[in-house]
Amino acid sequence: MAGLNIKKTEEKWQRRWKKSKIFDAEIAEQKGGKKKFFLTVPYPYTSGPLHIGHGRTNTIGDIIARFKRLQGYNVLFPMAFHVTGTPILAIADSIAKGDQKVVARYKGYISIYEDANKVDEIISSFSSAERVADFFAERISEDFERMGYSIDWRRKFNTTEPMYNKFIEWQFKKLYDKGVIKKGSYPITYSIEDNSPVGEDDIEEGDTNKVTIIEHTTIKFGVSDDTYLIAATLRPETVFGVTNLWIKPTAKYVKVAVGGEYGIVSREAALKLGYQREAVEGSEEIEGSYFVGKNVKEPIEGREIPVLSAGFVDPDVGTGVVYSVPAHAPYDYIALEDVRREEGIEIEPIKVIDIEGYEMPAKEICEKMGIANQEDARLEEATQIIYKDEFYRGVLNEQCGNFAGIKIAAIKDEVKDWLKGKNIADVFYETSRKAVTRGGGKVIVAVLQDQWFIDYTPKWWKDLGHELVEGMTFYPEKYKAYMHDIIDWLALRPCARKRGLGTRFPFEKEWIIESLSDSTIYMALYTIAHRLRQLPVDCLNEQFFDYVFLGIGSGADELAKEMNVEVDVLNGIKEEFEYWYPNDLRHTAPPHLSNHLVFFLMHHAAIFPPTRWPGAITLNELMIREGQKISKSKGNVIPLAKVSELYGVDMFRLYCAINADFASVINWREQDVDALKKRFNALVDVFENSTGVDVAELKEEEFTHTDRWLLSRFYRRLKESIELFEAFRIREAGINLVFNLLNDIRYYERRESPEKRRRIVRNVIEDWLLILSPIVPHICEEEWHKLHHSFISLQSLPELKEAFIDDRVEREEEYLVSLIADIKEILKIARIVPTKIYVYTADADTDNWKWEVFRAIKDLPERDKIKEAMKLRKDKSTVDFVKQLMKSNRDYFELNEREILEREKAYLTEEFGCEIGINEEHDPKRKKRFAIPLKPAIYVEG
RNA sequence: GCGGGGGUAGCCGAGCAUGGACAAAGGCGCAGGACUUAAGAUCCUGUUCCGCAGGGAUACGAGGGUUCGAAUCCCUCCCCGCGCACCA
Repeated sequence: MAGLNIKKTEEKWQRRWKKSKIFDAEIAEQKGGKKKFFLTVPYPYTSGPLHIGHGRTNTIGDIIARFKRLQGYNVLFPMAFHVTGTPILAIADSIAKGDQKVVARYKGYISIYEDANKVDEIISSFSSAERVADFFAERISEDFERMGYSIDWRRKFNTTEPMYNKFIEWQFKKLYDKGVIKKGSYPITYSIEDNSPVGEDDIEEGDTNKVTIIEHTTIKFGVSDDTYLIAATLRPETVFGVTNLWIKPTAKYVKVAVGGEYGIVSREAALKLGYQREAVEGSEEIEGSYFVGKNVKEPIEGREIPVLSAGFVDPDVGTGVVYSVPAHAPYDYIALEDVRREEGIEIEPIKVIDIEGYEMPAKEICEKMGIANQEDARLEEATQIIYKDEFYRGVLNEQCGNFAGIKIAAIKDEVKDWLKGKNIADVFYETSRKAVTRGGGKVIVAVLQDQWFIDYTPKWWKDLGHELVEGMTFYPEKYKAYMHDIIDWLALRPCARKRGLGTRFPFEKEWIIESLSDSTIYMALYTIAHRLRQLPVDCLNEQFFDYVFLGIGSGADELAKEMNVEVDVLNGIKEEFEYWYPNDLRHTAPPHLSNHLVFFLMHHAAIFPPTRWPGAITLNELMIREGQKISKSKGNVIPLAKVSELYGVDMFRLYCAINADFASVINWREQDVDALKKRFNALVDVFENSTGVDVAELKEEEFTHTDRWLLSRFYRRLKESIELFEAFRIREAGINLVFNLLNDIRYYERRESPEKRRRIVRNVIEDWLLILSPIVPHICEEEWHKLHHSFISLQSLPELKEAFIDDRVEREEEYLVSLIADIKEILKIARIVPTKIYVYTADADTDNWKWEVFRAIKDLPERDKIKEAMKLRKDKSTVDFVKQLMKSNRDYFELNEREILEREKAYLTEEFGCEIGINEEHDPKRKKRFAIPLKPAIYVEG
C-alpha cells in the first residue's frame, strides 16, 4: 500500500472539494454551455442519525451524479432536510417529559458525534423539536460530506422554515384550484383510550399481523314502527334470502338513537357506532334473550321472520346482530340445524344465488367437510370457500328482483347502493381483527368527520398521471408497470393532521399539512432556494410562484414592483428554475413507490406542464446486514458517521456499487467486506505502482502481443463500462472496472512481469481513473493529482482509444489459454510427466480441408451442416469432424494457428518444462487426425 | 385478500428477457503448493461423480410439457421474503 493513508486521503479531498466549491452548480453560459442534469434523492428525515442502509441510496445517487459530470453534463445534485410530521415532535416531548428510554437512546445518538462531556448539555436542548431537527440536519450534512457526496449545499433548506411553508401553501392552492382538495369523512383505526388515531406502529403486533378496515353493511329489521334490530353483514346481496335473525341471548344490547329512529345493537357496537356516526345516543340496556322468539320485519318484502338464539354470534364483531341466510352461509345453516333439532323449528333456506356445482351451497359444503356443530373451527374455512366461489362464479337468481341474472362480483356494490338508497342499509366499519394498542387500549374504527384529503380519483388526473409515467424511464424497468397500477389504485389520501410539525393548511389553519403531502414537488424549490433566501419571505406569495414556476400572472415588471425587488432579480430566479427543471432523475428506494413517488408524479402531472415533468426514476433496494434487517431493535445499526473510520468511504462506495444490482437487497457482510477490501487494496497498489512511471518509456511500436492483449481488454472493458453506467447498471460496470480488470492485469503480469505491468498500466491509468472516479472518487482524485493539476471530479470523459480494441489479439490469447488447459487436462488424467509435447494444428498439410469445410458451414443451421460438408468432401471422416466441430462450439474466427504457436513456443516450453513440437511428422498414436480448427490435436510423450 | 418478487453447488451470489460455448461468473469457505524462521498478507492449483488422452454421467425447489437441445420457455405443486395508505 506504499503508506497511503486512506482516511487522510479522503479527508484531504473532501476538504479541497469544499474549499474550491466545485460542486456548486451554476447556470451554464448560454453559448456553448453544457447540457444540464438535475438529480435528486429523497431528503433525509432528521429525527436521528442515518445508518449505512440509508447510505446505499445516497451513494448510488452520488455515483450517478458524478458519472453524469464525467459525461459532460452540468450537474445539480442538491440536498435538504425533512422535518415535517409527528415523530420529531414526539421525541422532543418524550425528552421534555424525561422519558428515560428515549433520553438514553438520544444520548447514544449524540455521542456518535460529540464528546462525552457535551452530551448532557445537548440532550437538554432536545426538549425543543427544532433543536432536535437542527442538530441532526447539521450532523447528517457532515456525514454526507464525509461520504464524498458531490452536493451543492448552498441550496439546502428544511421543511419547516417559512420559505418552505410559502412554497407548500402555493402548491396546495394550485391543487385546490384543480378541485382535488376536499373535506369529508374518513374511516381510520382509532384508540378510544388514547382518544387518537393509531397507525400500524401503535398497534400490538401491528407490524406482523396487520389490522385493516373492513366495511360492513348494516341492515334494519323492524321491531316496531321506529325501532329496528340492526344486523351487520359482509354480504348485503344475500339479504333476499334472509330467513331469521341471530342474537346472542347472554349478550347486552343497547337501544341507540340514530337520527329520528332507534336501532338495537350490542353494547360494544353502540360504542363503536358513536365514533362512526353523528348523533348516536345510547339508552337502556337489554338482555339479548329478550328478543329471542320475537318476530321482526324483513325490510325488502316486509316478511315476518323470527329472531333466534345462536352461540356463534359475537357482540364485539359487527353489531352483535346477524341475519341468517342458511342457503349460503355455513354458520347459519349449521345453527339452524341445531335449532331444528333442539326446538323443532323448521325453517326452509331461501336460495338466492345460482352457482354451478351446488344445489344448496351451505348445506353441501358442511356435509362435504363433515361440519356438524357451531363450535367447529372449520366453519370459518367453509364460509371463505363459499364466499369466494359465489363471489366470482355465482349469479343472483329470480328471488332478487332487478338484480337477477348478474354475477355477484359485478352487482354487489349496486345492491349495496340500492339498499342504502331505500334507507334500509348503512355502513359500519370494523377492524379486520380484534386489536389493542401497545398500551393495551382497544382499537376500533372511527370516522373522522372533517378530514381534509386529496382526491386522486378524477379521471383527468389519472390520465395525466399515466401519460407522465409513460413518457418516463424507470430502472429497473418493471417498476413502470407497477407505477401504472398504483395510479389506478390511488384514491383518497388524508393530507392534513391536527398534530405535528409542518405547514399550516392554508384553508383551515388548525390543520397541518401531513408529511408525505408536503414532499411531492419540492425538487422545484432546489433550483431557486439559495436565491429565495435573499428575498423577504412575504414576497413569496402565490403570484410569485405562479410567475417563476408557471410563467403566469400579470408580468415581471408589475410583480417586481409589488415585491419591491429588481426585475432582474426576479427574472434571474425564473431563469434558474427554467434552466434546471425538470428533475431529470429521481433516485430512491422501492418502498417509496406506493406513497412518495406516486404523489411526486401525480402532483407534477397536476401542477406542472409536461415540459416540467420528471425524466426518470431509478430505484435501489434496501440494505440488510448479515442477512438481517437493519433496525435499532436488532441492535445491528452502523451509523453512517462511522463508515469512514470502520471501512473507508471508497470501500463502502465500492461495496454499494458492486455487491448487488439495484433490484436486489444488499447484504452487508463483514466477510464480504473483508474480501472486497483486499481487492480494493490491490487496486490501490496497482495505481500507486504505475503513477510514477515515466511516460517517455512508452513506445507504441514496441508493444508486444501481450501488451496489445491487455490494452485491448482494457479499452473493451472501459467501453462496456461506460455503456453499463449509462444504463444504470452500476454493479456490472464496477465489476468490470475493478474485478475483471484486476484479473486481466494479474494474468498479464504472470505472462510478462510486474515491471512491464507498471508500464502498461501507466499507459491506460488516466482513462481508468476517470471512469472509476464516480464510484471511488477519493482514491482516483489522489492518483489523478499525481499526474495532473486539476480535479478528476470535474473532468470529462476523453475520447476512448478504441483502436486498441483488437478481436484478433484477444482471440489469439484465448486460443492459447484453451490449448494450455487442454494439455493440463491430459497431463492430469494420463498422469504423465512429459518429456515432449506435440501439437498439431488442423491446417497441418493433409488436414487443410478442415478449415475449408469449417468456413463453408459456419453460418448454416446445425441440422444442415453435415449434409453441406458431405457435398464438399465425401468421406466418413468428414461426418466425424463436423460432429466434433459442433460439439466444441467454436465461433468461426480465422487465426494463423502455426504462427501463434511458433511465437508462444518459448512460453509453452516454460509453462510445461519440456520441449514443444509443432506440427512435426512424429505422430505414433495418430493423434493428428483429431485436430480441428482452433483446437489442435495433442500428443504427450512421457 | 390485492399487488409484486424469489427458490442456483458447503455458503453468499451472477445467469435466466434474446434456449445451445453452463459443471454453471465472482467471492467466501475448504484442501494442496509457492513465498516466509513463523504467522499474516499475496500468488498458483484444486474443490459433483467416473475416466491413465482433452471424454462421459448426474445436476440449477418438485413434477410434467414444448424442443434436436432448458437453470433459461409453458403448466401444476411445494416453500420463502416484501408493500398495501395517513406512516416517515
